[in-house]
Amino acid sequence: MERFPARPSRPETDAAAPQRVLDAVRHDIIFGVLAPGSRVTEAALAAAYGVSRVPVREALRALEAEGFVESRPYAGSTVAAIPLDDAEDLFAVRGVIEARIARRAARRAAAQFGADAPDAAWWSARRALADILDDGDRAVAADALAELPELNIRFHLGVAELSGSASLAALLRQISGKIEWLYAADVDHRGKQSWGEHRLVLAAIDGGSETEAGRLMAGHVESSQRGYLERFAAPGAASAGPSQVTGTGAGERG
Amino acid sequence: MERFPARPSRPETDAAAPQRVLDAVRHDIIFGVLAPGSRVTEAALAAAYGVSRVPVREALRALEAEGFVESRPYAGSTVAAIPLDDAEDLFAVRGVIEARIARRAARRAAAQFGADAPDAAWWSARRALADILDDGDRAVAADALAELPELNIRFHLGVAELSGSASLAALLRQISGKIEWLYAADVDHRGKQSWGEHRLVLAAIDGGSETEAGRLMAGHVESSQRGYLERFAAPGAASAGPSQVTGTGAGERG
DNA sequence: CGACATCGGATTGAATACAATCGCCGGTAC
DNA sequence: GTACCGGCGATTGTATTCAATCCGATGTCG
Repeated sequence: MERFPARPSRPETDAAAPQRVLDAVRHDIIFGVLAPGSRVTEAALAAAYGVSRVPVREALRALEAEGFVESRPYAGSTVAAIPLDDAEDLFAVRGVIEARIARRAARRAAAQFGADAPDAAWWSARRALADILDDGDRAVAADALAELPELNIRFHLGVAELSGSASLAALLRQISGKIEWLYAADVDHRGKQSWGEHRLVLAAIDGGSETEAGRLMAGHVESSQRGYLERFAAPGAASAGPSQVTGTGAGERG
Repeated sequence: MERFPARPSRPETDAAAPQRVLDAVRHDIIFGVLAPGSRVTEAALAAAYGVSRVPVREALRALEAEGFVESRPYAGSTVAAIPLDDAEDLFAVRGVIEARIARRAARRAAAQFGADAPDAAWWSARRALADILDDGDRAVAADALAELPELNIRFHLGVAELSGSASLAALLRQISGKIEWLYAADVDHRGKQSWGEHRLVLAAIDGGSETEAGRLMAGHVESSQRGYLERFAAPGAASAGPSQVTGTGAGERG
């Protein structure tokens, strides 16, 4: 029966190999399995994941673009330092991105609930968010806080998908890794409270109120930032006021 | 004299080949040599730049991460569409990044001018900025506006270097390509006026005033955005007020 | 005449092989 | 004892080769 050419759903040449290596190595960096400063050799990764050096190279290059490793020609790659000094900047930029995402998501939600023909992709993303919230609640109840960083990122990226803005989603994805890095370092301190705020944000989005969704999301990011700075006592910066997220409003000196 | 093994200053294995291909292809996309929707094959690029497909692959993957091409497994890469619909989001995020960069640059400038031991790297970057400004003025005087997009990006990345924040510089670099894409589409409309604002921003940075530098830079980005929206009549969004850059402040409805 | 299954060229993805470079260790001269 | 220099192992960077997949042309059947 050559009519059905036995197309295997899992091809032998795994086109997703670079992505798998990328995710795995990034995970190991975020959770401290690979300490900052560690040397990361292509051959070791290739052996560890059962692939050739070619996909490993692509993954390392992507990690370099994301700021997780630093590479020099012929000198190899090393794990970068945790961006503690840049935490304030990262939170500020993230605040703007996420607030805009929340506003757009609320707008699209209002359109969805009012429309006759439902958007299948939208509803799928919305349902995934509900599952993520439930998983996170279970993890909080079971004190399995180690699961929260990944769920946190998945929640925020899920909202970005809901917003329908590819550019905002891409921007968030580009800094989400570092956010997760910081989040993992603070999860035992503020993880539970922070997770509880997610449900409020999603409710506002479902309610279709752009302003409310944007404000709640901005507040969520701000409280994360505040808790983080409390914890790690950021050196240079004065304490950030409520509007400091923008970086343009409040002045420190003339 | 085998003591000196005839080390050629230009090694045969060019470690910078991927970067060169990346820059060249990105340039061609930004300036319309490669139209959106065009197919980009690895073999063609490899032949055009005299390298193998391996560095071309890495460059294409980087371009995909930057949002200039879209790739699907075994289906190749095509030039992405100009992100017109996302221009407002890009400008908003850029505004926050650049304002923070300007504030940090001003702080560091004040420290530099007051310090005894000058930082060679800082002064090198500062001198490069002066040259960029002069080149841009010459281009404006000669009506060679086609040179402005690249000079514009180099100016803003130069300020980022001056700021000393690697994270902010990386974030700006990640969206600078799309900014340049939009800039190139608008350069004949606002290029001259926009360029003139750069000198004011740099003067404020040299003056060491964080607030002033941040405000001027934010205004510079906002006027770019406003001019751009005037030109292309962005469809969905209401006109952005002065503080709309943040995305959190002004509300559209309750 | 139109629609569909099938086949072939073209292109991508990964593995392997080879050349070039860097860091380190030992030797040597001072 | 110390500083410098030459060689060697380890690692990166690229080219080449082969397998897997997708898109368009072609033939055939209804």
